[in-house]
Amino acid sequence: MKGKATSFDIAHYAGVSQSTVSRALRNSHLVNEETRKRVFDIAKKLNYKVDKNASNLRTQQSSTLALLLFEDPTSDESQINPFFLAMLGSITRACAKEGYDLLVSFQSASADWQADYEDSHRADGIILLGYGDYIDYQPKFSTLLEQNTKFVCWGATVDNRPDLTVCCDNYGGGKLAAEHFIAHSRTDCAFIGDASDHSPEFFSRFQGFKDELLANNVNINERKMANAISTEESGYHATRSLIANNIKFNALFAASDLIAIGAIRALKEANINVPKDVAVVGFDNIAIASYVNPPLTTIEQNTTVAGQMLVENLLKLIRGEEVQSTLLPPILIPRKSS
Amino acid sequence: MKGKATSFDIAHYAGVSQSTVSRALRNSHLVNEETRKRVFDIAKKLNYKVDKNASNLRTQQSSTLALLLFEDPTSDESQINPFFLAMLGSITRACAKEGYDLLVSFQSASADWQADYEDSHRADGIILLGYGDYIDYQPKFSTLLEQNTKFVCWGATVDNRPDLTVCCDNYGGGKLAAEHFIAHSRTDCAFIGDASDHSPEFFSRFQGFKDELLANNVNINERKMANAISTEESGYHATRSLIANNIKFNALFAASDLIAIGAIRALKEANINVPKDVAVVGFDNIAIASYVNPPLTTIEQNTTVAGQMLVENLLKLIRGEEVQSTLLPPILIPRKSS
DNA sequence: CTGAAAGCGCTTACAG
DNA sequence: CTGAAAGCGCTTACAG
Repeated sequence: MKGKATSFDIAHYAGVSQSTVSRALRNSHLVNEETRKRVFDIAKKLNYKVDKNASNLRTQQSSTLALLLFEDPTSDESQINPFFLAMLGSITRACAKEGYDLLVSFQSASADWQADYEDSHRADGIILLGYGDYIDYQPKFSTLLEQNTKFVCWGATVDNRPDLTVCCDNYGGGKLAAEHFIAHSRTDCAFIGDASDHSPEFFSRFQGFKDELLANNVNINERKMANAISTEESGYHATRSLIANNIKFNALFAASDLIAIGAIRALKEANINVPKDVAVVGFDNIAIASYVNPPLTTIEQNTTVAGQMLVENLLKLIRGEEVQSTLLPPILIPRKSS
Repeated sequence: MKGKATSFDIAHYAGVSQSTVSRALRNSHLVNEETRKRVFDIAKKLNYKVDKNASNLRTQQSSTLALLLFEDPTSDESQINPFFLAMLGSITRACAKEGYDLLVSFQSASADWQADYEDSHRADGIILLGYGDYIDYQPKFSTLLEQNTKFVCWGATVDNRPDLTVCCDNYGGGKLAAEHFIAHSRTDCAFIGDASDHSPEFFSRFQGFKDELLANNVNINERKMANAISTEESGYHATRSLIANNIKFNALFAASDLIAIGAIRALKEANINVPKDVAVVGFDNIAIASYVNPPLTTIEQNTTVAGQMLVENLLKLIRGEEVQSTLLPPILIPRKSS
């Protein structure tokens, strides 16, 4: 036999029609048990596999999900944020468990997201994961919605569609950080990260942090806040600028672990001891966090559960089922940096 | 218009035949420039995208590569080796650059690798990446070869087919580690990692290490070697067992960074100072390496180049071009652990 | 340069 | 329970 076996080859050897082969292979109950067995045996012998291009074309679906990882254009090309890499791992597993393939694509935030995937029948739905400026994404979400594309999104809220978002309870996570500082009597707090609507996740973390401090009669001074995107470099420079401006604080909440790690580097350089002089808390619990010096106290986002929820919710959307907005509970992981 | 636009829709609006639309969209030179333009304009207006299932079915190819990440069954389900995660990132980028999609799959080492991909016309070729027992893989490589599946493999050599492998010059990397120790007069060396043909990469690293030591009249005592797979846990336990057996050494070469990080934990616990009492060198240069305490000296494998080479070589194989065996040069990254 | 037609390998309504 | 047939949306040899 040349090339791959087709259902016609099996039909030939089994002495039945190709339709029956197709039915048998799909375990249709319309097929005699004995026939089914014969077909399966021959399929196995011929190392037959259904041609997905053909079956997808026929059924107009794909059993494939697409993951679009869009990146902050300012971040270093060669380094992917480890948090998203971990998410990618868990999403891959979750897809496999559900019998779906995963098409992975890295996009610059500016590109035409859905173009290459859903529209070309390559994927039944899209998972969006990114760390750019969320304001840029809103018009794209609108396009996706208009075109009735099935998608779920990590972190970013989509207008009036809370069901399309899976994210960590960032507000609650921020509160955890504040509680932790208060429990350790560190009330002179700094915050590093972009607390604006360009980074709604960071903003929520900050809000929770601030509100919990306020509930304990502690104010956070605006001068003790510095902007940073989620990179080590950015956290380093933001912290340096605070130090250079002679801003004092004894506790620092960073909007992400990468920022926190950069902050610790800047603090060390300025001979400020962590945690003695400044207690540092990050967010994410990336793998690196437990290995830095000192090990980083952080707010964990469970990437395993997050990936599963993204996949589960997307599959529900695809099947037309109802989906709830999904908030994952964060957990404080105390380590030596605080 | 309901549903997606097809080439027939465009043909209708453009007042040409569907064949011409197809030709125009594929930039066939057999199409009048004006016609081509008209077709493109209408395609854009209708938000038309070629149905890949249909075109793949017709052309019997897929413009898709599959990445099979097969895992050591003993490793923790929830944690993917960061080195492979980094590779995944660079492979994804390299595919995008070449206009190929990437289908990602995690496989247990026991599964039927090629089954779901090449056979079902989903991918034109496979990239194999893994960290299990290489002996288990040889029969699978044979199957893949028999079926004339196009594939490339990271690290593992395939019988008589050096062109199918891309890997780091592990032997040379091992030599670098030995040179480094010798330059610092650390000649009482230990090695941690599975130096057997089950892990040919680790074995090569060890061989290079040993040979370079020998070239400097330094022997490595077999008692100063301990087995470990590439996890922090495993490195930790292997090092503990050396310490428990009262084995002395002032330099430790770990077959991977994860092992090295576990080793450092064990050394610290035993109040053995790194690097004062024991200098430690790892392998990989994963992101964590520069953040651990002390920062880890390591042999870098350039994952960006590695991913590119895997993709490039695979595409050459698919196009039937000649491929050379590819050895990537390792680089010593000196840090404070040695 | 263009069009009519075949065919890639399936799934499934229709008829029995 | 089974078969003959249509059709998913393309690409491309063939004929003009």
